[in-house]
Amino acid sequence: MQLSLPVPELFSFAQNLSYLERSPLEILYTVQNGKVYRAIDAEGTALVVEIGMAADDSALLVRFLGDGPPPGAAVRAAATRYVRRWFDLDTDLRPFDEMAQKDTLLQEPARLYRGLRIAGIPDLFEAISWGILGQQINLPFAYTLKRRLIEQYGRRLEAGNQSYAMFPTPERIAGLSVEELRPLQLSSRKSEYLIHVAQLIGRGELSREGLLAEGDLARMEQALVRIRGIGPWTANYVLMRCLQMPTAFPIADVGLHLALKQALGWDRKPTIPEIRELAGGWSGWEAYATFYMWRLLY
DNA sequence: CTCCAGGTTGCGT
DNA sequence: ACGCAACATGGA
Repeated sequence: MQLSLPVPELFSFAQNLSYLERSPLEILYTVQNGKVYRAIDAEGTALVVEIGMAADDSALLVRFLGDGPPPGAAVRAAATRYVRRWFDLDTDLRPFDEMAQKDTLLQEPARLYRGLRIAGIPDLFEAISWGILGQQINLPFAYTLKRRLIEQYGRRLEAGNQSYAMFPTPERIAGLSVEELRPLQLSSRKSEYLIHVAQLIGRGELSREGLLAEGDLARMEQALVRIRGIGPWTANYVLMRCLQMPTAFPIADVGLHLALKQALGWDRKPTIPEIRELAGGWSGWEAYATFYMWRLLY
């Protein structure tokens, strides 16, 4: 069973693979021989997908691994949606490319990473959790926390002699107490945040669809920021990585500040007002601009 | 030892 | 509205 998903212009599978391979600490997917593997949840069915590139570079080829029966139409459709969001296949990047070539800060990364897509985190709970875990600590430690959370509370899926990790479901985390998460070395606060978000999602009070129904970015951000543990940074991070909002802009992000400092050759990080000024031309593409700037560092 | 990491909260002016 | 300590841990 193999699906073929045609890719848009300005899509580079090599660039996306290179991004996915950048951290050896990541355990939710693996890259081998030019293909990506991960377990996903498709309409309640867990399955492992293998994603590669067609020989003529025209389409992503998605295969379902495992010993079970071939997935039905609904599951295939859900898996397709997942892959489309993961690789952001539905964005026309040409306007960004045009803008970036004329932008002092972006022209270098736009050339280096041409065809790179914002790596989506299609699952809302995973996206918010990753945002919360990453708050205020260095990235390697954030990965350590994520790994512990996954090993302790996520399920594993076997396929083709391999074992694939899955991020814990909100239902699993919703029933935990702070005392159970603390030993993973999460702060009490972060433990509370995760459990609360898990409960909201588990009860259906928070969902990707519900957020999208808010209409515009400002309202989606408001809805997210009302949740304890989600501030402007996390809200915009989630809007960018999970909801594919091109104008999401985590402007207070330290990584962005460091990337700008480096690109500008300054001996200090730019201030927020300075960043607003520098990002004046990014209008409509703040998320992609941020992602490309990050790529300079990570 | 101090400062900073993909921040946010809650309390104090 | 704005400032600031606290939060947990690791690395420079």
